[in-house]
Amino acid sequence: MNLSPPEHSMDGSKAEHLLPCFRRSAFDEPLASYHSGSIISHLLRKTIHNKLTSLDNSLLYLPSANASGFDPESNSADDFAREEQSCLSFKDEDLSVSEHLQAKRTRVENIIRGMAASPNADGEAESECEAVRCRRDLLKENKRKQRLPQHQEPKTSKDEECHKLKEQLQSMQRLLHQLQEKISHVHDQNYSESEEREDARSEHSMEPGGFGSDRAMKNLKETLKCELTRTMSESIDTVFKKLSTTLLNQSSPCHSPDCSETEKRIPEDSPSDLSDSEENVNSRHCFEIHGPEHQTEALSLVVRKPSLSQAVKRPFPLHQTPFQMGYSAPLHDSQILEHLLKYGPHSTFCLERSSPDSVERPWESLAMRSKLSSGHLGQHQTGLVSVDALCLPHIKMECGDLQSMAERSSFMSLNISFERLTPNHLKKAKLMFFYTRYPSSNLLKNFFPDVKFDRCITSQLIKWFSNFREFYYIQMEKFARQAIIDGVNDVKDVSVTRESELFRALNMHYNKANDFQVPDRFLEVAEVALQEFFSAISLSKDSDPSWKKAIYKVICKLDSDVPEDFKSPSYL
DNA sequence: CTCTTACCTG
DNA sequence: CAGGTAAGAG
Repeated sequence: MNLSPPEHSMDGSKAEHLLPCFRRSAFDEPLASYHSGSIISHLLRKTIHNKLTSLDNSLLYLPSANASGFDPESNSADDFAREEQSCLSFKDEDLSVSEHLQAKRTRVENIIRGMAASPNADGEAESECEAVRCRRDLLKENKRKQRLPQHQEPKTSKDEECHKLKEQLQSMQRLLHQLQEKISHVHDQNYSESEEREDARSEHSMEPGGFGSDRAMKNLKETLKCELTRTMSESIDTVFKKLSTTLLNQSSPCHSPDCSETEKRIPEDSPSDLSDSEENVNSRHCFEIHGPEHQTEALSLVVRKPSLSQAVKRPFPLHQTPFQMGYSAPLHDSQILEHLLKYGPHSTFCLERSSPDSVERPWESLAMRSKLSSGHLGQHQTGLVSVDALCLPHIKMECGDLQSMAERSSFMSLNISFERLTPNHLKKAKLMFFYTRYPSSNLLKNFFPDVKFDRCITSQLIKWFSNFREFYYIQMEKFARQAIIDGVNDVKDVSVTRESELFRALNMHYNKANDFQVPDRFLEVAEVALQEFFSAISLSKDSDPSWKKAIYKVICKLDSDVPEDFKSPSYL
């Protein structure tokens, strides 16, 4: 591919020539009116807060692998972290129980102090946050201006803007580092705390009053909750601000012949100079575009459902501007988010990191990508990760951080699921099928309280059950015919037990892990269904094209209530 | 006419 | 399992 080597400097003039066609039409309009990620961060804020609140006791679970994945060396001098570390680094082995407790209490108090007085010690969390807020206001102001004749915006202002945004992001990253440090420590606290309680229990001597450390712990948790929530949402806000600013700053037309071949990259940051810091150079690999198709698919992000397949099947020539076809009306945040959630993080023109250079990437120290994204997270599908689905190359780096945040959120059992249906939902639906073959949409709503039901989600769920039934009846017919072939004459000889092959087939389909005790009722209904098929086929009713409908009518009356347990969002 | 659903396909 | 389609209900 014709990718510019990452070494190229990203000075302003150059940046302006990068991928003009991409820059234009694709995102300008929709994102110009996009409110800086407000919806995502809002949702996040809400969701995270809820989750945190409901997970009071397990919130701070953070396996030590996580903590060890954090490399303070790779980060620019994080005094706070170091200070904390030195303060907390002594080992417990030699301490007697009471010494141990005392020491721990001290540590907890230390942390609380550190957080309350916040970062004057280390530097700047507080003032940074203030700065972020200021920036936010300033940005709003600038965005208003830029929405008008954009090209008239003085370049220096843009540069400054970008530079400051850059700084903000770095600040947020530092904050996250710090936060993570704190959480890691708290986890250690909790961990040894529980160990200790185990010991204490065996010795039949719970610590009286606990030195008020329980209270301290609680306070700490609260503080951490707030901090985490705030930090994450601020980071996200920042990223989105940056995104929209960047897009606004890029307004050159798409008709340049350049866009077809040579320069298929877009500037990582806004088109301005951000000084050739190492980070700038290193992060460039994130912004490669592989071809026109990607852009076409990008459309799917913001145009409603039908456009996805359309766009994929009928890529537009680059010099045309297909992207605008859906933009007659301003898009709502919710539409975009909905699309993200629906099609998931990798549904669009996501660019793979194809960096050949093995230069370290500072922002990844936070992400702890290798550990988190491979092992522990596995199948986790957090809606938050869908931020990645934006797949706007120039925010890829930030996406990495967002993603890592999301990952760690799942890691911490926050399990942010947003509104889309996850594999767990599917699994749950399958188990529910053992009770109900024809669930009403109301029933579904009741039993999937963690799902935000809109038309798409509802029909998807209904579609699932429709598919379940399809498989179910296919099996019924198959085994009924088999019984007839096997010479069974009487309907009464047709039965379904847990040993039946029919049951095994069904169980394999709906309960693959076989970790669910299928209710007897399901067997009874299955038997009725099988007998219905048997009779109908025996009587040659199957010559009627709609012969199955009578059977469906019988079966749909045999639904039973789904146990209340299924209503729990965390079922499974 | 819109919305739902059964059926078919990949 | 999801997408597409066509028939049917309201």
